[in-house]
Amino acid sequence: MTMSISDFRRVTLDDVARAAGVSSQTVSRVVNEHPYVSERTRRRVLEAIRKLDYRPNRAARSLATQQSHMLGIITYGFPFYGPAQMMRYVEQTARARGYGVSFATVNDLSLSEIGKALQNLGDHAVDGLVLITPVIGATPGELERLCGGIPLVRIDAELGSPVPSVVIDQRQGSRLATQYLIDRGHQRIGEIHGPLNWFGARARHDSWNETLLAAGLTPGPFVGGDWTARGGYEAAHQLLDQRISVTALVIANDQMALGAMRAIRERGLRVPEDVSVVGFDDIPEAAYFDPPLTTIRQNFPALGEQSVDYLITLIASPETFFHQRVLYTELIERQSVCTR
Amino acid sequence: MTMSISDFRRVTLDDVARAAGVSSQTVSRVVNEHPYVSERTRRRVLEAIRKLDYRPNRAARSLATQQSHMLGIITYGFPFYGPAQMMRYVEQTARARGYGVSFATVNDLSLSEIGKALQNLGDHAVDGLVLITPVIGATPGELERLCGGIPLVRIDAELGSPVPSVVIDQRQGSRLATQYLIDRGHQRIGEIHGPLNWFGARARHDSWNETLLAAGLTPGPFVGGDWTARGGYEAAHQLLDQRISVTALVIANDQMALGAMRAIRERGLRVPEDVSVVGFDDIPEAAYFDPPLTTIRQNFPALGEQSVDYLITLIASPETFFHQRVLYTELIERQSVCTR
DNA sequence: ATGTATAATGTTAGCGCAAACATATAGCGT
DNA sequence: ACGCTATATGTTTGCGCTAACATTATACAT
Repeated sequence: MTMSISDFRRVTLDDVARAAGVSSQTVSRVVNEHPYVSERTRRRVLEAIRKLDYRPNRAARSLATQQSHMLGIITYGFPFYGPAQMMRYVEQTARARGYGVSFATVNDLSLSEIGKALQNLGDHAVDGLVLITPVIGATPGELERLCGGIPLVRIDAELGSPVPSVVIDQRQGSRLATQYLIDRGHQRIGEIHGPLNWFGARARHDSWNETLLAAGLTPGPFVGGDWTARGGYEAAHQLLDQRISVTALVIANDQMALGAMRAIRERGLRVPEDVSVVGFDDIPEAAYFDPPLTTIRQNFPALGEQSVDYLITLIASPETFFHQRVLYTELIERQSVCTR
Repeated sequence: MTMSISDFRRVTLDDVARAAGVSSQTVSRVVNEHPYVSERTRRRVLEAIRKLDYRPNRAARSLATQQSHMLGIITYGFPFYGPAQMMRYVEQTARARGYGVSFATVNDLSLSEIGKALQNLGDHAVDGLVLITPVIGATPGELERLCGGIPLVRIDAELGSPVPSVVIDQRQGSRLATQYLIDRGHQRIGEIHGPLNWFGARARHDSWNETLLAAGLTPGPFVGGDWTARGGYEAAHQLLDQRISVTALVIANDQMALGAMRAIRERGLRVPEDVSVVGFDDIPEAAYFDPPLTTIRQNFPALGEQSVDYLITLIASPETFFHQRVLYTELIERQSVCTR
C-alpha cells in the first residue's frame, strides 16, 4: 500500500536502526547479508525495514562502495532485430542478477560516437559495459583505454580474437545456410552480405565463400547491403543486373531477404522456383513473408544471459583470464528454398 | 601488462582545486556554471579540469543534490517497432539534455509487473519515468502512487485523459486510413485491431467504427490480433471465415498487416485487387512487402523528444499544470489499396 | 580462574560533492 | 575617509551509506 519509490522524506538506515533499537551498522549488515548478526536481531531489523518500507539509497551506497550496480549497453540506434533482442535479454538477465541497466545508442559506428556514448555511460558510473555494436577503426586496446578500465564485453567480435566477448558462431550459421542449398542441388549460389565492418557480417561472408569452395563449387556473385529491406532490395537488383544466373541466394539478414525477394519478383522471377533464398535471424515476421523464409536462427536469449554473466564475473575480478564464449545457430526450414 | 586504469583514474574536485590553486567549492561552481566566478579563475579551473581529465562523480553529486540525472523507461519486452523507436528517441533526447537513461522491460502489462519494473528503476533513483506501455487494470491514481511522487509521463494514454502524457492522436490516424478507403469507393471495410488494453489500439478501433458510420456505411467485420504477424495472420483467417465479403481491411499495425496479407493470399484472394489493406506504423520493411503497404506513419522522433522535455519540466517543477501533448499522423501511400 | 578464540554489536571516518553560510575584496557614492 | 553593495572566494557541514576498527558478550579450552 505504502510502496513508494521515493517518499517525501526518504527512510534511511538510521531510521530503521532507531526503530529496531540497534546501530545503523547492524542494519547495514542485515541488508547486505553479512555474517555475525544474530537471528533475533536480524528478524527485528527485517521487521523494521518492512514496516518503514526502507529502500537503500543507491547513490550513497555507490559513493561508499565505488560500485553502482549498473550495467551499460551501447547499441546501434537503428532498430535492427538482433540488437533489439540482445538489449532485451541483457536487461532481463541483468535485472535478475540485481543490476540496473542504462543504455546509449550510437548513430554511426565511429570511434568518436562510441566514445561519446561511453563517456555518457561512464559519467553515470556503470560497473561494466556490453557493447552490442562493432566499432570501426579501433585497435584492440583503444577501446579498453576509452573505457578507462571499466570491464567490457563485446557481442559482435571476431571469433577467436583476444577480447572478452560472447559471440554467435556466424561461420557455422552461414555454413548451415550455404550447405543447405548445396545439399538441395544448387550450383550457382549468390550472396548478399551485411556491412563488412561488422565482424558478424564478415564472418558470414567468408564462410559462404569457403563452404562453396569446399564443395567444389564456384562462388556466385555477391553484393553488400546495409541490413535494411531497402538495402537488400537494391543489392538484389544490382546482383541480378550482373546477368550471372543464380539459382539461390544466401542473405545476411531477414530484412534484406525481404527486400531481395521483392526485387527478384520485379525481375519476373519467382521465389523459390527460380531463385531460392535463405535469410538470417529468424525475425518473427519471417514466417509470414511471401514465401515464408527459410532462415538461420540465433540464440539471443543465451547471448544476453551469457554476456551479462561474463561481465559480472569480470567486474568481480577484473583479472579474469580472457575467454570467448561461443554460441551456435540453427536452420529454420520454410518455403523459400526448393530442390533442383 | 595493461595498466589497471581504474585505480589511478580517480580525480576529484579537490585534486582539481589543488592544481588550480583554488578551493574545491570554486571548482564546483565552475563545473555547475554558477555566477560569481571571475573569468580568470574560471579559465584556470577549466584548464586544470582538462589537464587532469576530471569527471564528476555522479554518485556523490546525487547524494548531495538528491537528483540522479537519470531517466527511466518502462517498455514492453517484445520488440515491437513502435516501442523500440520511442526508446530510441527518448534516449537521444534525454542524452542531449544531459540525462542518462535506464530502462526496464516488462513481459506482461499487469500492474504487478510494472510495479516490479518501477521498483527496480526507483531503486536506481531515476528522476523521472517514461512509461511506454499501457497498464492493465490500474486506476488513474494507482500508478502515480506506485511511483511515489516520481514524475511520470505516459505515451500510451487516452486522448484527453487527465494524466501527464504525450500521445499520438490515434483516432486521427485511423480516420485517415478509413477515410482513404472510403474515398476510393470501398463500402465493406473490415478491421483487425490490436489488443484493446492498449489505449492506442482502442482508439484506432473506435475511430475506424465512427468514421464508417459518419460516412453512412455499415462497419464490416473485425477481429483482434496481438500486434504480431502471426496474430494478424490468424485474425485475417478468422475474419475471412465469416464469409462476409470485404473489399478492404484497416489493420492496426504493419506486422499484422503482413500476416493478414499472407492469409488473404492463402484464400486465393489478391491484394489489393480483391482485398485492399492499410497498415499502421510505417515500419521500414513496409515498403518492401508484397505489395508495398499503404500505411499510417507516426512521428516517433517528436514523440520521444516531447515526452522527455515534458518530463524534465515536470522534474523541475512537479506542480506543473497537467497537460497532454498531441501529435498527428500521416498516410503513406503505396500499392496495397486499389480504387473500386 | 585465566586466557583465547569466536560471535555479535557499536563507533568512527570517510566516499565526492554541493548547499549554506562566512568572509574578503573591489567599486562606488557620499 | 566612511559605509554600502556587488562580486568573488573559502569553510563548514552533511547527503546515506559502508569499511575498518573497537568493543563487548559468549564459549570453551587450558
